[in-house]
Amino acid sequence: MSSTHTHSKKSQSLTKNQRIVLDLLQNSGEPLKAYFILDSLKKEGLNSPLQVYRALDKLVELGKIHKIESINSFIICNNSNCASNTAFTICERCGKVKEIKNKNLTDGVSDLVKDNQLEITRYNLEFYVLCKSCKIN
Amino acid sequence: MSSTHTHSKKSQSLTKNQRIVLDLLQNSGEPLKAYFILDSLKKEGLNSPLQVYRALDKLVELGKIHKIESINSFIICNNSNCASNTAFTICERCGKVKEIKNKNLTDGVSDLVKDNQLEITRYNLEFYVLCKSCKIN
DNA sequence: CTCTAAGTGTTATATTATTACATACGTAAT
DNA sequence: ATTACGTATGTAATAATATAACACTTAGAG
Repeated sequence: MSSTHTHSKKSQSLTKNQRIVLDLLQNSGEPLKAYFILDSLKKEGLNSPLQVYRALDKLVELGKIHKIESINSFIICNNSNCASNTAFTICERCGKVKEIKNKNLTDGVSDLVKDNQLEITRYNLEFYVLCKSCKIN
Repeated sequence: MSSTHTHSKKSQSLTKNQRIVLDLLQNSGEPLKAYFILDSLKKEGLNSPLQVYRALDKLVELGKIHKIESINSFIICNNSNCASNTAFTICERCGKVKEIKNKNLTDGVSDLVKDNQLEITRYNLEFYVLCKSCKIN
């Protein structure tokens, strides 16, 4: 590798707190709450809510995770770092959350936004559903 | 007025607490926070958070108001009681919130939902924007 | 090396929301 | 009219979520 480019190294490397919070969310795959994260990472050295919230804020800013507002929870981004726009389904019965990757839907929303001349900087879409397993039972 | 129909009277009349909370939101037009509502209605006899939250819950259920999840606030519905589906713009700079009444947009979302076979019971769409006055300044 | 922006650790506190329990009210059936 | 039942009320306590303030440290650019 060339060593001539020194820029943007920082943007690639997370700090320790950011790393362990991200790893936890990655391994979980589910939405987690801040205080659950805190409890889970006590053994890794996290002691205060603020440490968690600071890491979460940064990760949201980087687009590596999303906040699901209606349940005060955070989930790993499975769309390769989409910082600005998010869309989820949330099961009304079991609470299970999925990030919507359906390109038709997100493209469609983008089109609608354009057509209606809404000057959107970002959006958060929360669709409440009855998930497959809950529908059966 | 005829007195022959006794049904569904209850569904039309709100209780006192529900009434005063709804009136406040109606007169304000802006999103208000639960504890602000509590403070504002102390003189009307509201003493505890629970009284406010119970009224708010009921009004949301009736579709008379909406909760804007990302700012923990409640706003009067200006779409004639749409209990299930909501769409807002939120200014990232000044925080101003508007309920989107644009029929094209909401119809479009409905179509997208159908096209993608998402079984949605309701949805909440929060679009972050830079509002006109903030864009100028 | 030094400066600076960003991150850390910690304590305290603010904000948002719910649990639990006893009481009252409204309406429909007896 | 009385009972029964679902809904609402009032109140105190507490849980859950999030931020402020401050002193200190670290990493990277110049």
